[in-house]
Amino acid sequence: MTKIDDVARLAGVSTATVSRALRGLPTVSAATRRRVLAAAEQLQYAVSPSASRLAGGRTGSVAVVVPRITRWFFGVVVEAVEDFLHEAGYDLLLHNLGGRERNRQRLLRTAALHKRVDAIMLVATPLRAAEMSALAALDLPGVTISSGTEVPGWPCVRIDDVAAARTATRHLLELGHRRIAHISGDPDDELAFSAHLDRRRGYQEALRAAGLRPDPALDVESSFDIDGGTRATEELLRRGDPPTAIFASCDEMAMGALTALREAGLRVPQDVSVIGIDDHALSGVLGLSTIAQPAAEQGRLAAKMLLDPLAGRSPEAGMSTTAAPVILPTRLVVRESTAPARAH
Amino acid sequence: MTKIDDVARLAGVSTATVSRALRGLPTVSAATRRRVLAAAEQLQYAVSPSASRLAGGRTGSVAVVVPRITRWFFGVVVEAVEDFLHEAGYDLLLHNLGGRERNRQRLLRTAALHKRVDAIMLVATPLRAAEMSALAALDLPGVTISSGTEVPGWPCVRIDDVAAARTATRHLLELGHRRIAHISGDPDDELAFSAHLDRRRGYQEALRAAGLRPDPALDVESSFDIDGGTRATEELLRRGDPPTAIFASCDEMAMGALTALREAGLRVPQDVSVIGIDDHALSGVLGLSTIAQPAAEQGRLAAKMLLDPLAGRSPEAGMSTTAAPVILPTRLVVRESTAPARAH
DNA sequence: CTGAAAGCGCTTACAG
DNA sequence: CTGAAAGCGCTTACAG
Repeated sequence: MTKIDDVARLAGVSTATVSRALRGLPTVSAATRRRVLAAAEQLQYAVSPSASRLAGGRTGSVAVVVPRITRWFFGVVVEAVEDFLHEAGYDLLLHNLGGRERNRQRLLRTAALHKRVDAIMLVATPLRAAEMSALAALDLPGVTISSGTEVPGWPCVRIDDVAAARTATRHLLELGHRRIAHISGDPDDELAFSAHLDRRRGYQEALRAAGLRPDPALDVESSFDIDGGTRATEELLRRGDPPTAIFASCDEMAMGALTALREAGLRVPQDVSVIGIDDHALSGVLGLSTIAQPAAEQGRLAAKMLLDPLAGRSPEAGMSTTAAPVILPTRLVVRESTAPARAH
Repeated sequence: MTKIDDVARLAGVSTATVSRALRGLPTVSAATRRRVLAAAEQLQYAVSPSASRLAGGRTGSVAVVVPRITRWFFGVVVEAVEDFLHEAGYDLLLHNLGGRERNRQRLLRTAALHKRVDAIMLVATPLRAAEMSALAALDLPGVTISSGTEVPGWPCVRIDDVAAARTATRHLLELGHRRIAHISGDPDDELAFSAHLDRRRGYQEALRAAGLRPDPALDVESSFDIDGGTRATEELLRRGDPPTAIFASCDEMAMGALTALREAGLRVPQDVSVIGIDDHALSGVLGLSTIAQPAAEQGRLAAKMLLDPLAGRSPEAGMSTTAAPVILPTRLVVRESTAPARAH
């Protein structure tokens, strides 16, 4: 392996100068820089990351923590973040909690992050007090995506979950529905993030605004995925007097609902309307009405907000670290799964 | 930050002994080890990865390269691999090619992997000659998942794509179908992996075994995703005299086919049967018949085959590096998207 | 089983 | 704009 001394010798300069030239520092004359680059090129030199990290203190890596990479939102976010990070020359260390408590513990109670990364991105990962202080002890910059997962001093990118849920529910109300159920993820779940709670709030607000009283019998919690949607809907149907519409906290739950309704012999949307939140890649295929949220854009923006300060760039106006969360817009997408309520 | 000298001083031993004790090397007396661990615990000591890497030469990291983390198969594989790697104390550097040529180049033509990882996992990423030699120059152990992406000297985990396609096609034949179309990914696509070709071969073999001649008009290529399935099916329908059944190279393409058929006013399975390969998480929701492949198991097994040698463990019997690929089983899952062909 | 010392390959003040 | 030297915090022969 060729190292920096080899390049220095060939270029006829010191290793300090090689280091500076290769990193593009301004304190190197054009001629010297040219010679160094030529020598490095000729020797196929590549800096040793370990040595550079030890000496320089920067790792050039970012940890990205997601609950489940297999779920639509997290996959899309990670894809956007990965692209942005690599474009900027950073490595991405992936941490997928996978719904396992031990994974959370491993992440924050062991040295999984200690001196391994320059910054942390937490996606929909709410922290307990002990975890929060472990994180604070790391003393790293970071950013969060999704509501209810804020970390003091870190910027946050998200949508307005309350508004999204309100819009979804209002869509059903405008179609004439009155018995509107809500299915969502279990807040006791280790992976719970309070987007659930916000979405429930939006649902209830919309009902009240229409003069309806939220009915606990029409509000079922399960896991925040396809199976959870199926189970929640089955439970809903077991309770008798089924709703004429279901607002699911996310598209994956809505998809589970579609399955359960079909199994129960109920037609969508003739018997029951269904709407979710996300605009999952398969929502179009399923004809699922939904509230679209910009997943890739949230990832890209969060990555930018994370790296700009590291690069010495000051955050853009409106993106200040201490400011309120950056809220990205959502929009109603009406497909075939929602239709007017039938007259009684 | 507390460092190894602090621990050494507190424990009353040399830094060499601290290093040995903390890494669990056998050449440390029980009593000494106990004292060192207690000191480390008391000081909240965590080793500096950069220093350890520079001095020891091991990075404790593995690069995992996938075409698109947002596609079902790759998400599931990465989840399984991530779990295995972290369990074993390794970090996972994610590289998502995202269908971009520049990302491929960045990965292998720059020093993106140079001295950053101890091993590489390539998932469905076929290499060009230049890329292959860049990879060889890295001189790292590795493993591949999926056929057609073999790297000399690296073990490979995959399914038998030819057999899977044969089973899918035979299922349609047994239902009485004769005009069976095939839709698949474009092999000129930068992300192409020859699983496509194997699957086409299995399709053609099954047709021939049934006395049928593969009809080029019934074989359409597009991109290996939902949209590609839609476009390929639209093209199929434009060609007139539509097939009575479609075998899609993967479930995501099959889902695209479902969309295109619905738009065209064709019912599934009454007018057209559809089958894919994967058993995607949403195939059940869509009632899609498919050939299930064990994605998580392929990831887990490949990770194990990668790490066992690094840990000094000899690969298990039948998992030798130079041996033939490890082939995992697939199985036919019949749902509602396939039905007997109607009599003419 | 343990320690003193060299060395891993860079970057960073400091001095000029 | 450039260089000599120290130092980043470990691990690894080597010797005992």
